[in-house]
Amino acid sequence: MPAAFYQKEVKFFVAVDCIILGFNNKELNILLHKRTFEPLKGEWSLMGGFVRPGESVNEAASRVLAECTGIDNLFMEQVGAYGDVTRDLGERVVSIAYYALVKMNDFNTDLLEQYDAKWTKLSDLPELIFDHKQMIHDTLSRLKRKAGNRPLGFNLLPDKFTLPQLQMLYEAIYQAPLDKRNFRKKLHSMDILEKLDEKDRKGSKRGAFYYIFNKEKYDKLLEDGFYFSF
Amino acid sequence: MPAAFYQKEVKFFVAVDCIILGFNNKELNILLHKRTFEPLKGEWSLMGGFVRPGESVNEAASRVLAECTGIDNLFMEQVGAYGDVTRDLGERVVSIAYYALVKMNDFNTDLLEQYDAKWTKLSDLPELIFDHKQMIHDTLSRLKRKAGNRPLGFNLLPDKFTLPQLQMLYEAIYQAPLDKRNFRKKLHSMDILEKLDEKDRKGSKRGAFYYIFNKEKYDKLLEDGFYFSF
DNA sequence: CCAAAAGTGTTCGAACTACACCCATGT
DNA sequence: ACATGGGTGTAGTTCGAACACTTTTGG
Repeated sequence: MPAAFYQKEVKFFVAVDCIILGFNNKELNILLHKRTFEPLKGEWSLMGGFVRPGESVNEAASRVLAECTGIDNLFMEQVGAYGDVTRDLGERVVSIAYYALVKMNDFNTDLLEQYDAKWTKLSDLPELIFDHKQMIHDTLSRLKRKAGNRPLGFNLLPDKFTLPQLQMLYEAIYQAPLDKRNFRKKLHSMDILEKLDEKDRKGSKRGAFYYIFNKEKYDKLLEDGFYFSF
Repeated sequence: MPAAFYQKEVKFFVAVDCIILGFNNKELNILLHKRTFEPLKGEWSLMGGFVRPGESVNEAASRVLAECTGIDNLFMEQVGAYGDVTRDLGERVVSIAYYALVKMNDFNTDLLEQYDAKWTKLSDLPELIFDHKQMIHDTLSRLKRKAGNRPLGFNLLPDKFTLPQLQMLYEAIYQAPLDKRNFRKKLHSMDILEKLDEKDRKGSKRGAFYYIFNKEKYDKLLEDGFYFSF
């Protein structure tokens, strides 16, 4: 039992909300679910939960992510704290938003049902409770910026991916078309991908070669002052 | 009195910590003070305070900033939430860090004494309590990035400043020397400064012309798709 | 044989880097 | 007259933007 140093101060509920992003079919998707308790039970909401006494705020976010994706150690980053007095219609809650990037393929569909959760295209967002839309907006700004400086994108693709896929991903993130030749030129010059012999024939008759992201190479380049940039 | 929706959840203390930055004599400075209560009373600490029931987290940060600088509406931005279980040695406290940029000149020195506060060169930081050094580190990363995309720097200079001053500021932020001619070429091409007739003769015999930042011009350029960049 | 997507180089202009000398003035 | 910091332009290079045709193959 810790000493009661701050006796005269007031305490608040602290929650985490998770912006879980995936990529499929040329579009970014987000995992939403129907809220399971009052107020606004049944409304669309981000995945979230209250921080518990024994866990850090980061750990709370990891826990919520693991619970509703079935995957540990997802790529995850804090977006920020949301602390308006009346942001939660129930009681006062300060919420810390986190975003996570997941590979939509290796996804446990049982869990989706269990949580009444659904992947939704970002272009097709329903009304969301509280300030959840703001959180998503802030996340997308952040993602746009960071995806240009760090190889985050690979967290959204299967381990084996094709260059057309990768390009579509960046186009989805930036909400802008990219030039195919320039895109590939830049990638090749970075030399962080490994080409496989295998082809993906789902997308076209000709088929596109699979690539994998070579993290060792990337880390080595970083040490030499290389800077990833898109 | 709001309904008790979240009765079974646990509450936490929520605090704000402010990284108050100024610029003087070629260096970034930070406002630190000696903590006024236990635990670690008398140790060096960021300016901070607990969030109160009637105010948002942002408002708490504004309040703390106004209290210890005597200035309202400072430039201020959230850095992030710090939520490790044992980050505060007293009790469990989740803290939201904010940084603020102030003009060190128009500064109320009485308030400094009142709060036992002192401007400290960033190159000369003492030991700080809890995770405050981490907060400062995160702030400086953020400042490096944002100062290159937004005209934040002007918040750290007097309204009238000279180009050598401005360059020294950027050199302090980036911790790297800049080329004088390239720096000025870029500035002139952006066309967001206004040259005054007056000179500052403190820095040299010849004197350097004063400039002011023209916010109207800057805003107009933004509308036309202009992008500030250093 | 044709539709549909994959793959491949070059040219042009803009932006960044490096770099050295003269100017104004207080002492 | 000299020391000190303020002010100015050019040339070379790199980087990003624009752009069109050939290849493969399933139907």
